[in-house]
Amino acid sequence: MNTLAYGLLSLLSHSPLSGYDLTQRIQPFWPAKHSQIYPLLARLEKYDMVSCELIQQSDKPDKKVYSIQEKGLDALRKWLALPASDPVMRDELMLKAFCISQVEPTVSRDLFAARLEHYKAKSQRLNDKIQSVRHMANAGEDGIPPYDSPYFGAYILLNKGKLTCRTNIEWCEWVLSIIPHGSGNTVD
Amino acid sequence: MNTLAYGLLSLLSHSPLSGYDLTQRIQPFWPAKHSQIYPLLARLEKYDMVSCELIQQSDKPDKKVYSIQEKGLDALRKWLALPASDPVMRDELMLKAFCISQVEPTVSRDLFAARLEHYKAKSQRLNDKIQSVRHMANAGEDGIPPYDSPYFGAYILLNKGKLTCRTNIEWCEWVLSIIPHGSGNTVD
DNA sequence: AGGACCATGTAAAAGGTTACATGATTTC
DNA sequence: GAAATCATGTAACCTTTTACATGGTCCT
Repeated sequence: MNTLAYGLLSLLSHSPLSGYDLTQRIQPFWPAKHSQIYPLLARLEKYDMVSCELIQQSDKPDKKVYSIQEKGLDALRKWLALPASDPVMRDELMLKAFCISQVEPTVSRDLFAARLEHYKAKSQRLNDKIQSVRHMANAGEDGIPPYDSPYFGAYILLNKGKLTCRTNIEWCEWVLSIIPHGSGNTVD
Repeated sequence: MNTLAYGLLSLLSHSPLSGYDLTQRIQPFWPAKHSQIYPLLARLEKYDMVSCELIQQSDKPDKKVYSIQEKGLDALRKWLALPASDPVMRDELMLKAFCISQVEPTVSRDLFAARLEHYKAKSQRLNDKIQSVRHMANAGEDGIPPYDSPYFGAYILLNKGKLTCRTNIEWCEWVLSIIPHGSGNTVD
């Protein structure tokens, strides 16, 4: 049982999902390809953590829908009580930023401009998602869903996403503002 | 040449370092163990990206100090001009947050309290580092080192760290403030 | 005496990505 | 007719972690 396995159980604790759906939905939290998900689901089924039902579809290909079982929920709750290991972030731009003085300002501007666009697009997608969650969750006046509703988790995660995006946008804009303009022949 | 290799070249573009030092310093940007670094350095040397000098020490074990070579600098500059791939973040707490309603508020409070402490400690370490960089860099009145100084990169990265820490601290405190208090028997 | 830090390496196992494989339906 | 989406799976490869291996110095 690795972290990805618990990640799948986490998603399945809200509702049954197919391997295809799980692959899409786990991306924001724990990126993984379908080639990793499908075999893992088979293993989770073997250990009775999840059950599997074949759903026949006429318009789309048939699919296997997985549901979490008692054993899976027990494992999930035990894992939840354990301290979360430190987050791991791997970002090429951090490495490039470190030796930014090796290249002309034009080159580094492109790097940060691209990243700024990346976060702006992400921010837009997040706002859309926040709107749709507000619809579904029976949130109070403060907009906060009750703790024991499955939307509480989604709500705090969406907020984290928003804060993180905003911080990164601010940082990129600040960096762009202090990179010197002009022809900028720093090398040679 | 993978990203870790370029990461090592990035660090070596500032100053020559031993494998041991490189292992320590790359952690904030691209976590890697020494078992990955040492063989990579040997490979970089084989391809003339870096050169290696054995430094004998009396108080401490002897060490190998690596310096970047022309070929390494060329490779580094070519890589810098390429767009940076998207950052990858893997955080167990995000997965746990998703199914937070599965456990009592006491359990989830511990999770977020621990993460809050993690970021507070990180914030403290960052402040110390920022102080020491300010000393070394011949920064202007605004505190910003010149673009072509090697401290420019360190400066913007330290600032990113500070912003990220602050955002995460705020988020953890906010989550703790909306997790209900009391005995909290949400699950029977 | 025990633990932390310095210092370098290899081997095995686990985790993750890319490529191979197939095939239907829908949208432009 | 081409591309995107839905849907599942395996194989090969690369990356990362954990464990094995060694040994000196410094501090308590």
